[in-house]
Amino acid sequence: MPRAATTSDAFNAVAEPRRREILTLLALHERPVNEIVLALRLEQPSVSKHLRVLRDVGLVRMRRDGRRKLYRTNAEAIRPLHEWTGEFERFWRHQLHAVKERAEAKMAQAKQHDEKEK
Amino acid sequence: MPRAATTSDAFNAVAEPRRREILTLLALHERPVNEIVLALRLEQPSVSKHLRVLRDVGLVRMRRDGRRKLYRTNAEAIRPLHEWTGEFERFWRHQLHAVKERAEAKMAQAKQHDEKEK
DNA sequence: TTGACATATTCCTATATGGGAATGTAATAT
DNA sequence: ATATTACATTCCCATATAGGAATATGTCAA
Repeated sequence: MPRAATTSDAFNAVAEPRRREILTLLALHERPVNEIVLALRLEQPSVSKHLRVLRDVGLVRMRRDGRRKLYRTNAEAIRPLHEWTGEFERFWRHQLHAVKERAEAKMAQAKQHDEKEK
Repeated sequence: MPRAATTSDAFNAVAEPRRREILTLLALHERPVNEIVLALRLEQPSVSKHLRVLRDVGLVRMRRDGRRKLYRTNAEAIRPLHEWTGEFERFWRHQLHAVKERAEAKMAQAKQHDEKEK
């Protein structure tokens, strides 16, 4: 089985760095394709293709404006990723805590050692 | 250019659903490969290969225990993903807010309409 | 040493890219 | 109607899988 399609879900879609840049760029304002091309210095077909993927998984929305098409990030679609990664937050907090405690224990030990030296 | 390697970064590594399952499974306790195989009903070589990818991007740590190898999730490596997705949180909040306001405006309008009917 | 157990790696194959080049399509201007 | 502007799609190619099968490696037990 080959790798899953980039359009299979948001996780696969955002695995591509350029697509993440596009999402960031379109988070504040909607923008025409041309602006994305200029801002990120990519080829126009490349941008269109990335937008296609992002649209297929609902990460961006589009509306026509004359001959242009305005795209904007649909932040709501990023939420599941934030929630999934958030489930690990307590673990990295514990890990940091543990690291901190080991560091403090080491400090205390070093201090005791120093006192003996005197 | 082909798609980036799954080992290029955490984003690419977690794009695979099975790898996400493995990370979840190993978040609480460290476990030998065999347990992962049983718990997720995957082939052993498949699990080893996924673990290899996860290890290459630092998403899991391993230590030997006799003839077994115990793996555990390194939550800290998931944090960048949580932070990147978190930058969109204020946007989806705004979006929800907007949806709510539109709904309320509609309710108010319906109410006015009702009053007229009287 | 030999055997059993636990993992890892290699080989093979079908599939899905992402970029570049060329072309197609839709909407507006003249 | 025709040219122009703004995007989208198609074709081609090199590369990276993920799964299955077979095999290799590493560790402990007798």
